[in-house]
Amino acid sequence: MTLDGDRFFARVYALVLEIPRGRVATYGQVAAMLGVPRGARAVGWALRALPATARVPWHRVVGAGGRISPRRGPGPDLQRRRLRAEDVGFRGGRVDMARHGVLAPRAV
DNA sequence: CGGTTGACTGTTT
DNA sequence: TAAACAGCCAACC
Repeated sequence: MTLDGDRFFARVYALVLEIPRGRVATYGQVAAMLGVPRGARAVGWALRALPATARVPWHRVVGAGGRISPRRGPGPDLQRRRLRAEDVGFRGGRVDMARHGVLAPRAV
């Protein structure tokens, strides 16, 4: 990936890098914060293009309602593992957004 | 330039 | 409750 900070992908990575440990954001939230309210899908595309070597906490980005987006490979499983390692709670197979969402109050 | 693609999402069956 | 549909977006080819 280029280091061109103006590109959408780069902006996605920069923003994801700012998600605090133990918290998660949805694709839609990331897109909205970048000024593209309906660019959730594009965010997913950006994370997909992310090199395995990149130091971007992509696991902190989940689908609406705290769902782990299904895709081929160990991705989903790895994501759950990493989140779990950050004490992120799950409810009904989904991340407890009420407690770990980026916009959630620090209720813990 | 134009059709395709996919780690999305809300609505409708 | 689960599956299908239909818009949306940026990058790809």
